[in-house]
Amino acid sequence: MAISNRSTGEALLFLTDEQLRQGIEAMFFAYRGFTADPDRILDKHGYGRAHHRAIHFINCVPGTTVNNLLHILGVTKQSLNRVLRSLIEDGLVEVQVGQKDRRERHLYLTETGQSLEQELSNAQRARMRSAYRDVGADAVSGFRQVLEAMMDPEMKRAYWKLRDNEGMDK
Amino acid sequence: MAISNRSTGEALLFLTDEQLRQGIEAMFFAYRGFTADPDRILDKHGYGRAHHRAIHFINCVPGTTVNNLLHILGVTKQSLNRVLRSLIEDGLVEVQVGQKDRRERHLYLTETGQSLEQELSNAQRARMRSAYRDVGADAVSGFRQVLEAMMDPEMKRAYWKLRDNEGMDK
DNA sequence: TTGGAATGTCAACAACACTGACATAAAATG
DNA sequence: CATTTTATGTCAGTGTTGTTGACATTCCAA
Repeated sequence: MAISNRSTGEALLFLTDEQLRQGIEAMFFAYRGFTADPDRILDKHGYGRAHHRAIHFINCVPGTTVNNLLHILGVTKQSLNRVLRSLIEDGLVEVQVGQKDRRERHLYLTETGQSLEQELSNAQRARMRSAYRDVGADAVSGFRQVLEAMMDPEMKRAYWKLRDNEGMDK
Repeated sequence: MAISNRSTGEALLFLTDEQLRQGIEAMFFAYRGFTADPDRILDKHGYGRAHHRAIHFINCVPGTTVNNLLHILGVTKQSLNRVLRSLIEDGLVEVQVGQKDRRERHLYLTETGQSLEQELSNAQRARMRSAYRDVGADAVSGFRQVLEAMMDPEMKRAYWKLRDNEGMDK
């Protein structure tokens, strides 16, 4: 291939340690912004980020099992269980014992749960929308490409699986 | 408003709720990948993410004060102090009383501290470099733009301040 | 039917964030 | 010089979220 010497000298400047360090710091600060709005809302209701994640993915895949959720969230079942218990007690999540396999618990948001989910995702989407609008479609495309390339292969599969699910619903 | 139908119908397709939701999930999964490698290394040494953040920014701004670090990291002094104490006890961070203002404590990484910082940032940069290389310079530019647009204004200032610091050193 | 695998629950513990109260030291201000 | 403000550190208590370990339930297959 006729890649010139200029490639390493100039075209790949975005791969310098300094550029990478800036990317790392950008991720750190941006993630703080990313979670700031939901955190405030959750705090009002006495919940934390763990509750948000559970609510988000139960809303995204209604009827998902505890085990499925476990793999998506990447925590232990005991950790998830504590969160689920409080959400169930508070009437935000409904449990249905599996019909085919009665070991499984299928999870659904109640109306109250859906209402909180809306409140949370509206806030988070508002910030995301504002950022997207500021930078334009091309930058957004690059953003998504880099994020996907940064995921662990396993997480990438989970991510695509969720995208496919939603695709079918629509 | 004279926004044409095409704007809402086609050109702004990347601003749909579904696109935004995918962006939100991409952030979630990508951040997991982003922290996975350092987390493994930290665990070996008996440290957590809080230690990593402190080490990172002390390395980035050597001689920074406790108060300065507090604002960058966005935690309470009690929380930071716990982390700093263990890093100092273990000989990774050195403290110098300020010459001009002797209330201030200036923080530096020792050789041991720099060594761990290298280990951590090498791992994190490796993943970032791999992702960057996969997608190319244009996508990286978009990635950085979106992240910056997502930050809180205060965090954006901190981010730029750090970039300027580094710019002077080089 | 019995033993193993899958699934979910309860209890206890550790890390790390928070608040609040207080102490010390030094700088700044009157 | 007395007072206030600033920077830092510490102690105690609390909450969220992660972990392990132990155990119950259910399903399936030998």
